[in-house]
Amino acid sequence: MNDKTVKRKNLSEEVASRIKSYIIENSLRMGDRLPTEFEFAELFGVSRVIIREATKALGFLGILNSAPKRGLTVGEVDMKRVTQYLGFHFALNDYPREKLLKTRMILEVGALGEVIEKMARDPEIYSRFRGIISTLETSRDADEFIRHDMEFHRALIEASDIDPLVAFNDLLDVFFRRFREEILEVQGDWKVNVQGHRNIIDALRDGKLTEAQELIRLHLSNYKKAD
Amino acid sequence: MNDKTVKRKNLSEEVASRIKSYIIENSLRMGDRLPTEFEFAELFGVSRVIIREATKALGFLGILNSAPKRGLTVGEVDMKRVTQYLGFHFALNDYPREKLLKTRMILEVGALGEVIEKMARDPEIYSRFRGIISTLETSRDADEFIRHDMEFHRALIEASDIDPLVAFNDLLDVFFRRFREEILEVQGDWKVNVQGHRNIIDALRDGKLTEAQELIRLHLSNYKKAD
DNA sequence: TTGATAATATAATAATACAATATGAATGAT
DNA sequence: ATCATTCATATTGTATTATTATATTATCAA
Repeated sequence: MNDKTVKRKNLSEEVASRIKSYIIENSLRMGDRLPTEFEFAELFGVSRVIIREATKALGFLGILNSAPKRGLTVGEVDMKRVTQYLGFHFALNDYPREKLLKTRMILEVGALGEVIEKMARDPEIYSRFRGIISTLETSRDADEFIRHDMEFHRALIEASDIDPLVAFNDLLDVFFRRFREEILEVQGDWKVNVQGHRNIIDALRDGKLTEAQELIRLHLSNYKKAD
Repeated sequence: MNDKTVKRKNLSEEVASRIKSYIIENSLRMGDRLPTEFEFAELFGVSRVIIREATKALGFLGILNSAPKRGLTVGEVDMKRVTQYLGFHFALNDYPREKLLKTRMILEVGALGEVIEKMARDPEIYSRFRGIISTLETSRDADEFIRHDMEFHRALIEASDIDPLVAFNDLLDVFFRRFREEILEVQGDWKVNVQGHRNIIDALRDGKLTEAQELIRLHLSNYKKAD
């Protein structure tokens, strides 16, 4: 983390950074104990209030937990926490959807190259996709359909086995949930796109990379409509 | 945000929730002013410390900003925040270099499609790249070379004008700096690759997308060696 | 008008005190 | 000896108060 060089406004952010560094440098894992608030205060030479502000902020992100007597412990870093907040964020400001869409296309199109290899070696992957698609078909309402659609796209990235991509994709999904909802409001008939999903994975199964990539592009460009 | 029903451990989380609600209910937009810390303290009937912990945490997430005299204001979406968090995530779970490399390839290869369009419309971009490459050539030592190499790759992504990609790329750069240093230790002659850069941007200028993509793949796969 | 300067509002930090609570040890009952 | 209970203690949680830093606004002089 090259956070040190960057200008930092206030102490608590600085401290939060240092606490993160502390975790990394001591290679603490989830559940491990950190120094107490008081010890941190002494270690960094700041008041306990500042330590609290920092730990609170980190706590919000799930980076650490705190409890009386137990003290501070390293939390589980998961995307859900952050996406929850981002979701709020994005409710306030609308980020240019076109850029998000392009980002997503790049990720998915890029992932396909890996997915196609993995699928060739492991037929199980194909049937997993079939499973998800069948849940798409049997969805009772739009909300359920959206959930399964998101699941499908996540599975696609996951199948590439490149976890940084998965993490990034999870973040983007926050935006896309909104898009999906908007789209469905407009186009009413939400089941229309099931075949599109099937075409993609069939192309992958048959080793037709460029075709699959083209299909994904087409599929994703549906989100463009609601302008 | 249906946060109200959920069990909440401590006051500051509760307060943070209420502040979020406040923003929504008054439909505040980015840059709008919130009550002062003191007013919030009175409004919610808690101490100012609690308000601070909450606002700090929200500030940390970019949901609001604070400055003396100006007070609290609603923040704007900042991809940097997101990636900062992701960066921590990556640091904790040390992803194998191979996956990071693949991620990077996907980003850059994907970005090229946009870059090529932008370049066709704006010749200035090409000469900017030429400038960076010439600094590569005149680098005096390995460290300087690395800096300019990173600059080149960043400029490549930046030229796509897709900021989420840029943010994500910056994040990966932390790791790649390490890679680069390792590589250079091994291969000694660090100026060897300048022509590779030139080929890439020339291909882009000539509108040869697939060729440029192939060149990038080749270029990046240099990092694979130091296994 | 312009530029500097002072006043003021507000966040930033600190010190301190006490309350609440989970943990683990000590105690006691069976 | 084993299990449950109690209790002391460490640590976070909350509150109060004071001081400092800083950005905005108002004032005044050139």
